[in-house]
Amino acid sequence: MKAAKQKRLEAKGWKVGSAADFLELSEEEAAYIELKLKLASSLKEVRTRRHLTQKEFAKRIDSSQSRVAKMETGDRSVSLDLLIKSLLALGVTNKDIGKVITNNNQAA
Amino acid sequence: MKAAKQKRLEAKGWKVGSAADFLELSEEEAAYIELKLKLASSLKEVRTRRHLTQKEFAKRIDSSQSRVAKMETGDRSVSLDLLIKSLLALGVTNKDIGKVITNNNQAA
DNA sequence: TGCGAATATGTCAATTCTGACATAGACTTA
DNA sequence: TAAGTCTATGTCAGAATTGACATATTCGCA
Repeated sequence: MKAAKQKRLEAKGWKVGSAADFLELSEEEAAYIELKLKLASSLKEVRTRRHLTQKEFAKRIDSSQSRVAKMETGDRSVSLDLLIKSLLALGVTNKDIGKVITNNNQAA
Repeated sequence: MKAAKQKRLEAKGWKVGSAADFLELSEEEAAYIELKLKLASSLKEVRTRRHLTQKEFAKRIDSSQSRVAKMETGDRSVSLDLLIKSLLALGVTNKDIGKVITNNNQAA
């Protein structure tokens, strides 16, 4: 596991104190976190591309600015369900979501 | 929306009484349900390919047979989170999950 | 620098999800 | 038919997620 990847995983709620701590993550946990972060950054990218503030977007999906912020940072308290429903609300298709998950990099 | 697709959506908790009822689903809701059903059938396929019963698989992921059954039928009460974590537990990679979501058909 | 807009963080009550249990149904085999 | 195995369905207490609010931090710009 590379340092670059570790850095990407240091999102809110997933911060790690050391490489040793980090390595305690199972393959499965790491994959889950990676997936969440991919969707999170994708959401942020699509939202900004639409020229929407978090507040504006929150209103559109009947949520709050703070929750949108948590979504985009991949906070522990947000589910994949919420992330995916939010992407769908922005008009992103299942196909595109699949691509986001499949790609090793990121972006929608 | 084709009849074949409607039939696929008639999973537990999402049954529809008529085409009219069905059409009340927004694009967004339909996409969400489709996505869930893709993951659900994929899970069932991978599990059976591994020659595991629902009970055996449930034990492996610290869950119960009944919840696994609900996962595989795309029950309302199961989240995408649980479906995806379950797939990861079976060794399915993020890349494969992305493919499942992207494909118009199904299977992992 | 300072100000306002945007984003991030912490908390919590209400809603939703989860594992577990009971039980029903489907299927096979004796 | 009966019994055994597997899967499906209904229910519920406990756990996790959610929107909302307060507040902090960051960012852009005059």
